[in-house]
Amino acid sequence: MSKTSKRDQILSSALALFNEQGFDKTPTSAISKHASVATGTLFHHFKTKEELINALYLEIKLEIRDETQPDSMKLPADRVTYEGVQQALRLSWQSLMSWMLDNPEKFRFMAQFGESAYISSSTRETVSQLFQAADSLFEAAISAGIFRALPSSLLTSLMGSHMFASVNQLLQHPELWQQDAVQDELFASCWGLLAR
Amino acid sequence: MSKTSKRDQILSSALALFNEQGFDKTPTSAISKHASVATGTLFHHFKTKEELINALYLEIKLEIRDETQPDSMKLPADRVTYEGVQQALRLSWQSLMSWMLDNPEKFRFMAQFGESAYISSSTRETVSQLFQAADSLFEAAISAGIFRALPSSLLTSLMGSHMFASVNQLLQHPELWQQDAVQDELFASCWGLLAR
DNA sequence: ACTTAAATAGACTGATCAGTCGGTTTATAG
DNA sequence: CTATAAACCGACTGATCAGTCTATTTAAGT
Repeated sequence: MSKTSKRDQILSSALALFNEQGFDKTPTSAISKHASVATGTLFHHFKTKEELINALYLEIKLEIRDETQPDSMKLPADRVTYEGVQQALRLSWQSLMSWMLDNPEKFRFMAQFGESAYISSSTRETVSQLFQAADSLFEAAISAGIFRALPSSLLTSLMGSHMFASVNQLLQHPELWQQDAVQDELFASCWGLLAR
Repeated sequence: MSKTSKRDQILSSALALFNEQGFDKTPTSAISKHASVATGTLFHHFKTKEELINALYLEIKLEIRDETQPDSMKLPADRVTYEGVQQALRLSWQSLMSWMLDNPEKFRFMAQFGESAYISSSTRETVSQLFQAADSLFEAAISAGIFRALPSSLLTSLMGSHMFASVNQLLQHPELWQQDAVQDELFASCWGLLAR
């Protein structure tokens, strides 16, 4: 009686193997073997290999949502001030950064496959609805003249890239994140990219 | 007598097809067909499919170097001032941004495969030597207290991601780049991420 | 206890594809 | 003109792999 279901074993093996060797270099046979499961079982739970990677992607996104509470970025109109936005953003930034640093395998998976063609557009749509609060905050901050006069989708993407690149570097030098000064300077860099 | 050599036809077909379908979904047979060349010819010029993608990667990096003159970022010590660095960086930024926007296919290829495992570490080494001037400028600007007190490799990577994300968005809204105000604001965003 | 459906197993297949091989053409040079 | 090598050709092969199929076990409901 394994505590984890076969389905979960498969997902977790896929996460490990996709990270090590990439999607195309990982045969389904290797996944089922690593998960101590038969080929047929894998295809019973996931109709195709692509469905498997989409399920994994969605599962991780849901976990991120649950553990980082993106809805905490919702600000009442009277708190849309320089300091108010900065504070809200700093908290979300911190919790997302921490999650990524604490879950390097999942982070790397998202980095590797987040933009890949294997993720279907329907999966993408589902996911984007989970993180709408950030968009609203950005729109408000731009209107209020707090953020630079650029399209909100552009600013969102700039912040995302900034965090992504930061984590990538920090994973190679984990001691840096322990220094408060580094965290402050890194967030200041992120903020400097957004704010006027 | 084709003006372009078969080798070049192959590289250019590979660029197009890798962009459209990705490396693994592009059979060598498709490349040779698209290039109007026999299988044997492809493998005469490139021992393996991986060697082909590495050659393409290197070729594009060389083209970037030749057209954007990264050595123009070398600054004499007495020009390492806030304005001096800002000006040098702005010029390099502008020429790299323009090149990427003018060469979307090559840009997307570099984006898709720049970090991929298909590019060998020896190829990476060769390439990194071509763009050392930027590193030196960053080191100097950090020492001078112009840039934030963070590792230069981190700042370099943050700037790279910023440009990458910017181009990605601009390719979807090409009219934006025509506005001087947008260019100014975008560079200001990039500068704001680096400078104290 | 009996029935039905879901989960699991793993041998097998049909396609696909990177790379080979033996042969032909074209360029180079002596 | 001849010799030699490089470029080119495309049919073929050996492996690999996603997904199927049939059979067996487990779980759930009545």
